[in-house]
Amino acid sequence: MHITQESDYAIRIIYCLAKNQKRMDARSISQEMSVSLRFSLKILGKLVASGLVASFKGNRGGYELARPASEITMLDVIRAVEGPCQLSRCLEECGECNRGASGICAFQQVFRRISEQVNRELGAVDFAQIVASEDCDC
Amino acid sequence: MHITQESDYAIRIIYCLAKNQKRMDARSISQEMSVSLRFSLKILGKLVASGLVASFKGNRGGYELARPASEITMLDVIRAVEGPCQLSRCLEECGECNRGASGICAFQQVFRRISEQVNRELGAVDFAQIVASEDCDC
DNA sequence: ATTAACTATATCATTAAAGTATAGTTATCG
DNA sequence: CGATAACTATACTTTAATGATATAGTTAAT
Repeated sequence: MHITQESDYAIRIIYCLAKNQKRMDARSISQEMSVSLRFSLKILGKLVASGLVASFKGNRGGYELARPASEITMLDVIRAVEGPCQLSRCLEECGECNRGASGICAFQQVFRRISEQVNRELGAVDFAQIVASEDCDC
Repeated sequence: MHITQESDYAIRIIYCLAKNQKRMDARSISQEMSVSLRFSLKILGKLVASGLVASFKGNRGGYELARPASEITMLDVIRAVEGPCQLSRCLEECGECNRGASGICAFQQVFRRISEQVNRELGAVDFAQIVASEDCDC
């Protein structure tokens, strides 16, 4: 039931870009987030591939958010790194489940409903919110 | 973001006991759930240790739910097998997080809130419900 | 042309999950 | 009371996922 370390780092990277609001190179990001440069690069690659982050090559290159922080959610980031966010692997495999006499698994609907709720929750938190909640030190 | 295979099996085991409403031995359970006997025994051990299932030794022994199915939730089972159900490992380690200049992690509160919601969801589904929802074939 | 950056892919190490095996204990029943 | 059908405890092995690193190559600004 955990998110992976990679997702955790990815969240911190997006947060970093959202907060600084400028193009940053991988080295600066990794230093600010206390994650090794190499591993940051790997994760940044996934974030670029999924369209959350834009990359710029060459001298003075680096990374920026591909869209406003208010339009990037926790869910977007976790999905970019881990793939679909579902409680049971059951749900990934086209809903086909070989268990159960009737051929239909009693838990699919339960798992699906809860997965949807989790997705809703994660989708409701965007990075503009998170940055803002930091600013007021309440 | 998945539950483990073990949790998945554990859920099926509890369901099996809830549905049949009688003492069952490990062999019958494992056959009915299509899980190897050995692995079932391992999981049953955890369920007994956590107090969800009662075991009876000796000839005519077996397993029963330790309390009514209506008082055993999805959350109970997952926790018995996987331990606390939290989005980030962050939350497990006494809330101490070595990242961030201020020493306080911006994401703790977000992770905590969402974890609590997930727990509420999982805690709201009990096995009497699940068995009942099977009976009506809607 | 040089250099500071990103890209892609491959490999390695570690940890967690999944599954198996063995030896031992307990309680019922004939 | 002894045989047997169960559970118990622990330890081991295998496999898969995660985490991390390395190398060689491409791009674009100056």
